[in-house]
Amino acid sequence: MHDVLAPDQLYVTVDLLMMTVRQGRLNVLLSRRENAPYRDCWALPGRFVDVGESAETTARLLLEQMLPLENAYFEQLYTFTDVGRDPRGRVISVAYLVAAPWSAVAKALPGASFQSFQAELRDGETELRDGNVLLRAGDLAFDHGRIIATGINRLRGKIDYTDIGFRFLEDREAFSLGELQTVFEAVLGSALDSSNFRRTILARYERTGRMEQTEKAEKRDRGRPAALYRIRL
Amino acid sequence: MHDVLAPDQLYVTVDLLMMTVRQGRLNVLLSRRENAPYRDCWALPGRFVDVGESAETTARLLLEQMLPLENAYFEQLYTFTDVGRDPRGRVISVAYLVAAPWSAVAKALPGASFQSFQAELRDGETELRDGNVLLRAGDLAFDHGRIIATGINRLRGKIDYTDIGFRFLEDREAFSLGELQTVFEAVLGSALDSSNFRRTILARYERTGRMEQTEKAEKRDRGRPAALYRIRL
DNA sequence: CCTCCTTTTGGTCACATTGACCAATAAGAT
DNA sequence: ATCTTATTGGTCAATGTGACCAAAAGGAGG
Repeated sequence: MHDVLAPDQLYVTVDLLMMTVRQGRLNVLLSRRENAPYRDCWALPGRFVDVGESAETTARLLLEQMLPLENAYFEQLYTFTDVGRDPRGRVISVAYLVAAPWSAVAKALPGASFQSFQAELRDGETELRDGNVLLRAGDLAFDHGRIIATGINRLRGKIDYTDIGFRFLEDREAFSLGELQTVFEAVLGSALDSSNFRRTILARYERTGRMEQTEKAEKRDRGRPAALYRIRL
Repeated sequence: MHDVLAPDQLYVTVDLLMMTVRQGRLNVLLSRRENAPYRDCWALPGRFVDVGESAETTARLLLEQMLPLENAYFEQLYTFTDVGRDPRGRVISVAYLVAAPWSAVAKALPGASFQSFQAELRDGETELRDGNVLLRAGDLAFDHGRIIATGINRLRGKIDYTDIGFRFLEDREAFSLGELQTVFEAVLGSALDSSNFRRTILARYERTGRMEQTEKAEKRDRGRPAALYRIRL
C-alpha cells in the first residue's frame, strides 16, 4: 500500500508508545520491522493514518489490535515532523502514549509481534535492554529513540499531579501502597522513602475520597502483609 | 494551490496561536479568512505544510511573516485530527503556541492581516471579545475555538513552573514585579496577592541568579515607584 | 518457642512553602 | 497637609516535605 511514497506528497502515521512496569522497571513495547526501511530494526508499532479516521482513532485501533485493554490510559504525546525522519519520503508521525499493567502485556506476549524492553534515560538519551541486548537511540528505526525519551519525560512530569501512575497497577481494585511505590520508582528512576510516599499518596487521594482501603490484607512471602486499596479513576 | 482537496488524500496544516497580554487581558490574534471555507470568519493564521519543511519550520516562517519577534516563546501545542474538522476534506493541523509582548503585536498591527481579541474561558469554552464584538467557539473557523481553549489551559498549567510568563513582558531587561503580576493574572484569570506573588517570584528566580534587580526605579503616574528587574531566559 | 529478617505502618522534627492579612513606604493628586 | 495608589516588607497559621526512627506483623530458621 505504502511501499513507495510519492515524493511530492505528505504522509501521516501514528506511533504507539506502550509503556508498562515489569519487575520494578519501566518497559516499552517494540516490534521488529518486517519491511524496509529499517528492516529487522526495533521500532514502535505504527501505522499510516487512513483518510477516513482521526489519528486518535487510528492509534486506538492499533492498540486494540496489540493489547486487550479496557480503560487504558491513552494520550497524545507529541507530533514529530522533521523532514529527514523517514527515508522513504515525507512522513510525519503523531505519537500516542499508553500506560498498561504488565499482566495485560504478559497475556498478549506469547505469539505477539512485540517484545518488552526495559527503558531508561542516560543523559537524556534512550537506552533499552532485554536480557543482555542493549539498544541505544541510534539502533532504533526512525526517530523512535526520541519519541521514547519524550514519553518518559512526559510520564515523569505528570506522575505526581495526575493519576497516571495508577494505570500501571495490576488491579486497581486491590493494590498495596508498596506496589504503587514500585511504579513511581520505575517511572522516576529513583528510590522513594516508603513512609513519605504513603503520607503523600494518602493525603492526595484518600482524603478526597478517590481511594479507599479494602478490608483484606495481602499475604506476602516476606514482611508484614500490606493493606489493600481501591482507586476510582 | 489547495483550493480543491483530493478526497483520498490527507493534508497537514499548521495553525498559529499567538497570545499576548494587553491591558491586563489575555489576547489572541485572529485573521479574517479571505477564502472558502469559513470565508469572512475569524480564524487562527494557518498554512499548509510544504513537503520540504517540517511543521515547526512552517510555523516559524508563518510567525516571522506575521510578527517581527526575536527570541519569542514557541512550542508545539497539540495536533488536531478530527475527521470532520475541515469541510474541504481530510486536513489535520499541528497547532503551535506563541507568547509575545503586546508592544511587538502593536507595532505590527497597522496594516496587518490580524486583529487582537481578548480571550477567556467560560465553562471551558472559548470566548473572544474586541470592543463590543463577541465571538464564541462556534463562530470561529474550523475547530479553532478548541485550539484556543487548549492553548489557554496549556498556558495556565505551565506558567508557574516554567518561565513562560516572562515572555509576555515588554522589556525583559527592565520590568517591575507589578507588570509581571499583571501577566500572571491575565493568564490565570484571577487576582493574586501582590505581596505573596513577590515573595514566590523572588524565591524562585532571584535566589537562583536568573533574575536581578536593576538600579533604576520606574516612574509611575500613581503609587510608589517600582524597582526594575532583569531576567535571563 | 525464640530470634533474625523483611516489609509495612506510624510517628517525629526541622524546614520550606503558601494563603491571608496588616502596615509602612514613596510617589502623585487635590 | 491630606488623600489616593501601588510597592514593599513583614507576621502568622496552616500545610507540605525530606530525613529519620521505631513499632508492627508476618515468614524463615534454629
